[in-house]
Amino acid sequence: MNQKTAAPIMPSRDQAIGAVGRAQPAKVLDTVAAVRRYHRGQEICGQQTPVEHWYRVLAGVARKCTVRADGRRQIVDLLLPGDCFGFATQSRHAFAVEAVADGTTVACYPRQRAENLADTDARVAREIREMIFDAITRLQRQVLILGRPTALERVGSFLLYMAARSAPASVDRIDLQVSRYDIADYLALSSETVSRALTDLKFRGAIRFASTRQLNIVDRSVLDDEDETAA
Amino acid sequence: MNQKTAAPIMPSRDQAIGAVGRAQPAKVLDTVAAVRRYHRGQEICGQQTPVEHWYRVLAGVARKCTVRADGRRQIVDLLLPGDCFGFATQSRHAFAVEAVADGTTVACYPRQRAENLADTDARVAREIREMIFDAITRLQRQVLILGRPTALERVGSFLLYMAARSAPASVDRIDLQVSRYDIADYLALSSETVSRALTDLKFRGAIRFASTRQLNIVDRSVLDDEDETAA
DNA sequence: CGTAGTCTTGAGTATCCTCAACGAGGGTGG
DNA sequence: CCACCCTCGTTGAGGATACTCAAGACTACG
Repeated sequence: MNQKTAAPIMPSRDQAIGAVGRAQPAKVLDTVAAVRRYHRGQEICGQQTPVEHWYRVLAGVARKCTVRADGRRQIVDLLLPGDCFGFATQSRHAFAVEAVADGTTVACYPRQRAENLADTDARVAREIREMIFDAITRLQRQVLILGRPTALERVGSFLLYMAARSAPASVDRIDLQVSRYDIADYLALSSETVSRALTDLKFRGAIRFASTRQLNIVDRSVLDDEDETAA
Repeated sequence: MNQKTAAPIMPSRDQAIGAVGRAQPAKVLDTVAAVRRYHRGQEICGQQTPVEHWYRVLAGVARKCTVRADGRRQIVDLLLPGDCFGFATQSRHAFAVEAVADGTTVACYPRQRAENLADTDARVAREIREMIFDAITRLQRQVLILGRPTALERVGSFLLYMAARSAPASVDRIDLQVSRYDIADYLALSSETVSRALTDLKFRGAIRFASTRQLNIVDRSVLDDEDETAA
């Protein structure tokens, strides 16, 4: 259940990390990284466990989430290649992180060694700051999405967000990779409402489905500003 | 309208910064800080302006917010004494920050100088990391609050959040300092709904009002687990 | 080919938003 | 000192939206 494929990295660059295209690689920091591979649903770091590592997604998708008292799950961050997580002032993780896609690969930086490295190498410290800034940007974006009043707007801005994050080149092609349930828990909606919003957007000509989780954006203006419907 | 009371800080500690009780002071960094004072509603840093400074709230309250195309405002962070803001990878601020309370005081760190200081002094780098970690923690908390399905739960968890943030000692006394409109824009609700939720919580015996914006928590269990109402 | 997980669609109910009116304070100026 | 105005806060009524419960279709995989 919990067998993780741990592979320590040589000081020389590892091709797994070098293979990450869109992410700005944390070059110096990678000398202390270990790469691990997870299968779908596997826990990468558990809630309430000690903060001993910082992480960076190399491939696949992961979700940072928590389960409320009423059994509802809230996803607090959707982690794509290049995204870092595991930062906290507290001694224990406030959230669990789980692999969403099968074969999700994560670089794992021992916190103490990373901090020490940052103390001696200013470049590392800057790299770490950049990583955290990005995490803030993602969270702020999520707050904006959650702040949308209607389900249609939430789903629409989520799609635009995913489009912006997926590939810089073909920005209109989205490979969601996550289930409707995950989207629902990210957007704080029920999965039925997510499904309805997506079919609604399809009939409005905003999106076109290649498969259940792959779609193309046809008309961005519909996704962008749902308030125009009132006009 | 825009006259800011700028006061450069001497290398020796400034009493304004030393006076901050609950915040862990960024000691070394304060040597390059300037303290500014703002009145209610005044803009501390504008949206789309270049990122030239990092900031820390010394006294008062500020809100980080944006205005959507439809005219709605979304508050992305509520900044209390000790909170830092202004971090971004982008060159321009994605959000505006405005003073909520009159006389809100902010320490202002020139970004370039702060970065340079961080490069030469590892303690500064750590201080900065801590500041950003705290910002992440606040944002994650906000996502959790926004993820609550009902208005009653959102307002309830918001009150608990504010209680936890206000004073470590008397955790049951809350001085909101912000208007119902601000709460509404923070929680992505209408101000009417916020008002209704508060009176509802009052009649349920969860809170008691000393004045419009000052209240005491009487029964925490009502605030944190609204799902019990179903039982 | 069956099974489990995922996705969609439907019907009814609860919740929230909008529009509206009114009350309460806090300034300001006469 | 009082009247006035303005912002803020509360409460009500009606309509729109999302949730819950439910059932059925599709997909992947053993």
